[in-house]
Amino acid sequence: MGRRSDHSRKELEQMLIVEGHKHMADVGFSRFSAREVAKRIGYSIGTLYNVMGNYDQLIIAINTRTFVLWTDYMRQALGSAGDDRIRSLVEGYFGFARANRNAWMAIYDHHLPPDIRLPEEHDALRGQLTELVVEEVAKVLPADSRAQAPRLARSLVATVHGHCMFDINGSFALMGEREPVELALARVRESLAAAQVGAQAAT
Amino acid sequence: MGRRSDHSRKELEQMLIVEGHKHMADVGFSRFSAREVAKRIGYSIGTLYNVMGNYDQLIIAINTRTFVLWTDYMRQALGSAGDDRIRSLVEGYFGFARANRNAWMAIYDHHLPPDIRLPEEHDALRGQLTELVVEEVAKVLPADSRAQAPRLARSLVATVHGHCMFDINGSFALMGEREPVELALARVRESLAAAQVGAQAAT
DNA sequence: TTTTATATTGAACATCGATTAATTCTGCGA
DNA sequence: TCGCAGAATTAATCGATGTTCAATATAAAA
Repeated sequence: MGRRSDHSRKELEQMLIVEGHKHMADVGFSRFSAREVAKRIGYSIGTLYNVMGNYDQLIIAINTRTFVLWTDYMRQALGSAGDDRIRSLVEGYFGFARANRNAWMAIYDHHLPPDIRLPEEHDALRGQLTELVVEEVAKVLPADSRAQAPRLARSLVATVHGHCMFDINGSFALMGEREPVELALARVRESLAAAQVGAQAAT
Repeated sequence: MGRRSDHSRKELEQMLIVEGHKHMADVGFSRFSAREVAKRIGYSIGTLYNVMGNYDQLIIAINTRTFVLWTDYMRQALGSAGDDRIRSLVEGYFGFARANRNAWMAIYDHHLPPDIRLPEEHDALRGQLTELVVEEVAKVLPADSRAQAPRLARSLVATVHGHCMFDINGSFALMGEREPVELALARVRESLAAAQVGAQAAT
């Protein structure tokens, strides 16, 4: 077979994704270039398209990698956490986004055509972040209302996400808000407290 | 002076913004084209650049228009609201985003270079949406804690925004969440309730 | 060695944002 | 009425994008 270097197809794909992720972190979604990614690993643009299929699939793979790194980051934050695991989750969410602005924003900058869905494998990998939150929310809820954990957890992720978004895109800074993390954490605490007394009252 | 049609500079700018907004609503941020906007009003691309300056300023103007339409939409929702004005706000937020997906998303898809700020005029126009929420939040808070209204309102906007974002980009649908509006409203209610009893307790 | 299969290339294409020289038009003063 | 300064507009140009695909190069099989 006509390979010039000794990389298997899978290895080549990994190199493209890893280097593509770095390129995304460097220049951001709007200045991202598939040509540049190919150049960075010493291959031509044609090879990139043969391996990745098209632009969307390259971006999807890069963004899924961001999710994986993000999930690892949050797990580590939980691992070295004290009692206040909820705070660790919120700080982990913000911490990763702030430390990886371009890559993090690319997740939400990229929209695939409405008729195309995420490959299931990517869904599963990305979903682990939410699953992690569901687990922690379940721990905090009274035993008899743990069934609500998934729905509440998704809602709290959305809450934190909104705050994180406004932090990253400068909206909060513009409005003079200087502690977005504490703000988000306050909202999360209120909702968790409500879920706790709500369950108590229903007993 | 050498104008071929009878539109003043200001009129031309308005035409570009209005038609640009329609084009954005039609094709979305990623497929948006300044050339196409110029073509749609029967002018050349050069004229567009002479009037608007550059691409970013065109997008900024279009997005500010989206904010203005959004604010009007919310005011109308409040105008025809019953007692539950908080619900009207949340439903208005989602309602506009859902009815104007492309234009709404373009607001958050567009990032201007970090060294360039939004012109003050645009800041003011866009800020009215938040001001509207601040007013309503203040109404619901006890008199002695109204000073916290701006900060709490911004936080609640972020909360709703996160839910709306997950609704629009399909995350909620993917996770099986079918009533994002109710979910967001529940979070807002909990935080408002907490602020109310919090003030009561401090009395 | 010859054949075959496949990995890889990079020029070609249409389109994009951005710039600018050249052209066209218009209102005003002489 | 005429001429012209200057504003308005265009068309051509540039470098770059995603994408395609015939041509090429290479390693394994025959």
